[in-house]
Amino acid sequence: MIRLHDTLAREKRDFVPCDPKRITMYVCGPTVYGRAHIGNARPAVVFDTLTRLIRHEYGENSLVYARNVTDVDDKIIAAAAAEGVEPSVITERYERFYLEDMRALGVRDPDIAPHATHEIGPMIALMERLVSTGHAYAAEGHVLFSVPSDPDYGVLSRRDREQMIAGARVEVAPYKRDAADFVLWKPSEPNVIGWDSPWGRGRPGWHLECSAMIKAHLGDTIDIHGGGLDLIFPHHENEIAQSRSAHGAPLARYWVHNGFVDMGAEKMSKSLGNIITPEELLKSHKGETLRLALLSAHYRQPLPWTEGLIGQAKATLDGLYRKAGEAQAGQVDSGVVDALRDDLNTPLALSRLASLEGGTLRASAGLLGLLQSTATDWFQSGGGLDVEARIAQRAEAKKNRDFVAADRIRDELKAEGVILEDGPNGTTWRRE
RNA sequence: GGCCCGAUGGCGGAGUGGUUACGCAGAGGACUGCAAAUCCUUGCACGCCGGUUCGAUUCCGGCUCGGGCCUCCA
Repeated sequence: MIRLHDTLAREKRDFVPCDPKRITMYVCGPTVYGRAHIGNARPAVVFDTLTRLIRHEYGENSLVYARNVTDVDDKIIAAAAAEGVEPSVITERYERFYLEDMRALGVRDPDIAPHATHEIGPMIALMERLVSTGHAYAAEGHVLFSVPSDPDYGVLSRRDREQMIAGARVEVAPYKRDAADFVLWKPSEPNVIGWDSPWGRGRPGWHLECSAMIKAHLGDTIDIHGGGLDLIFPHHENEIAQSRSAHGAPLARYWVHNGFVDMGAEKMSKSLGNIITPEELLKSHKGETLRLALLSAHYRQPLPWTEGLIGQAKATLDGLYRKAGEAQAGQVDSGVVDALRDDLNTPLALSRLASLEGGTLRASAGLLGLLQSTATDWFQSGGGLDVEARIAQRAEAKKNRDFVAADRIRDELKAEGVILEDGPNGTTWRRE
């Protein structure tokens, strides 16, 4: 039995899927206007780990995992204008980069990757339904969701309408009937990307996309909806309002939110300008090291990102690879599974891993998406040195008790990032 | 201001009403030509003040500090 912390209930709940043969999970994916940073990678890695656990528990084909791509958005439009290219040039480029970065972190592609620009039909259908039932209205080319029409609005973020209005830091647009109403559809100028709709040519708002894509690909009610905790309000709150108002059913049965990656005391974010990207980190660290670093704290806790954290992850992985060796995946350790079942307790699972070895270790680490290469690849991949020849020279020197020459060879290789280790069965080597 | 979350050893980070995991780093030892790796041993913590209790790091209240959301945001 898996237990998950449900943001709606604010507590851990037993995970009981609606249909164990077709479990549905949706995670908010990237808006593709720039390079992802390591904080953006956290939900990708966390929910990838959850897919591995669910598939282990319920079967390889038990899960349909969707992660969307937001490929129409004002930031994309701005980026395209800045480069003088079509928005699709921007979105295709950064979606490619995103997938490359995530794959490097051992994140498997989702089963479905819906794109907002391909889902305009379902979005219009959703808006028509909301307008006809009085939950949305058209005004000056916009379509707006009527927050007062939804008595349950605010359940996820636990705030009421008055609070939202009192806390609002932006001026209320004059076409809104209520200050809390939010945009489903906005008009596009002739030179801006847009689609024809019953309310004129325009483009969708962010919140609408996810509701429409979930309905189109997964159904009225999904099992798990995930994302970063900054999405709780307004994004997920608005999704809930749209979908429940349109379909009369809850949008998701479990709401799962990950905490932030912090830089210093505050969260990493593009607007704060304190980001560090996988692209940059991958120049000097392996993706698997970064993945372990991301999994070293519980997913709901903040994770301070430091060089020390990466160094620890590397050292831990070195140790695990030594113990796994070249063994094939064997039986999964029940302690690791139990830790993951308990709201994806990856730090506890990692501590269990430290007591395993061989095939059990490899199989158990696989649940976390770790130890996916052989020990030889982990320790020796990269570079084009003929290390074996130098080891042979050094062995000859050692045989002649010429330790000065032997140590010189070892030091030279060390300078090139290769570490020699003399064991009972001869000398082995690895990269730093 | 409203809502929410956190505070554990040098660092990272679980967990528990009563011997406080585990990892990294450190110290000592074994091994080694010397190292490295490995193995053994080992020091180090539960923010503050009350309350409940035989007993609290764990439960309750208050406080302090830190963070997040309320605006795009993983």
